[in-house]
Amino acid sequence: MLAFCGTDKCQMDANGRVKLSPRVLEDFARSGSDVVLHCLPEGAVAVYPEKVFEAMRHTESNAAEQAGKSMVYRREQRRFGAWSCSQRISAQGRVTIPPEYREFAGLAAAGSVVVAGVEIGIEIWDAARWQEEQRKMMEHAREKGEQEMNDDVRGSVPDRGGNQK
Amino acid sequence: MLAFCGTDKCQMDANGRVKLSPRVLEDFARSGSDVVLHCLPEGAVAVYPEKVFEAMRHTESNAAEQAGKSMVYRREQRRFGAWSCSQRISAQGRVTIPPEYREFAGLAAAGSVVVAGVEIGIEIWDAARWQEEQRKMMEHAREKGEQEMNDDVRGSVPDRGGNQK
DNA sequence: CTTGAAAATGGAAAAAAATGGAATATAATG
DNA sequence: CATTATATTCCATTTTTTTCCATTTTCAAG
Repeated sequence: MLAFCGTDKCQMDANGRVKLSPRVLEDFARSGSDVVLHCLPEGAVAVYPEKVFEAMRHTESNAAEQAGKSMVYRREQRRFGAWSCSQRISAQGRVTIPPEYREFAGLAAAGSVVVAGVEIGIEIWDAARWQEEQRKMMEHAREKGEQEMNDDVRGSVPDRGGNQK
Repeated sequence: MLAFCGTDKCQMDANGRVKLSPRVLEDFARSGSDVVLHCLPEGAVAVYPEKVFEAMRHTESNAAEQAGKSMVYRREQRRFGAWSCSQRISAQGRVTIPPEYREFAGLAAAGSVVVAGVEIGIEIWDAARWQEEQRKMMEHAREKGEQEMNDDVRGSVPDRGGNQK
């Protein structure tokens, strides 16, 4: 059975709580209901199982020393620190999006949101932004495909997987 | 559970006292409530557990010898020395920002401030400055992402993992 | 020294917000 | 059409935040 796939339209209540669909809840139940909310630069809120997030951001042991020396390093810590937080999925199957995160992702209070599965977790999108993102994704894939076709004609990419038999 | 993460909007009273959120207080309780306030070049006040600050500073054992030789080193010591001070979080969960630090960070007396988690501690920001910093961080991440997308279309990135940097 | 004023500190009460849970409505299924 | 499952709304409770006040400390002048 595929984990964290498909898209749902859910309602977010006035307090920023999103009730997740049973299918998603099942996936989270399998990986432990401790999750991490993280704001992506794309403008959406991702929800990952804690283990997944840890794997994503293996923090270094000498973090303090690095932070004392480097502004770039501090910015990285700041982006991940400020825009990530732990949470547990409630007994009612809800996650609460903090007000700052809601604003970041352009999620209107008490509105409809899109919950999209991303294989390792889910993402919560504003409907309009999701549509735009979808367009970008598909366009990118198409462009890449065109490029690949052209390369194939010219024979400049001998091993792209499955082009020759 | 992640330590020192998330962002809060807090109120600073007329005496420069900031009440920290329960989540942040819990993180500090875990690391001892002795903290160090430090003004960052970015224009904000950082609050680190004392141990973290020590790890940040006590990297060199021959500080005195270095100071005798290098002006750069002395300036570094001066910056950290003059703009760092110890404090203990009060029983009510408050930290008091000294007037000079407030001025440095552009924190208006009795105004709203942003408390941002940075993984190893927290930072206290003026709201406007925080917004600007946030814009910088996200803009940077987005630009990097765009570059990555373009490379991907051209097929110049055969390996998805760790190709950049 | 002693006294008074100003500021800093600690604490508590009131107000606001978040949380948990249940009841009701809606949709899907057989 | 009946039944089950899912989604939505609402309300009571708890938690958190804010505001205010009393006490202590500090500093300066008499």
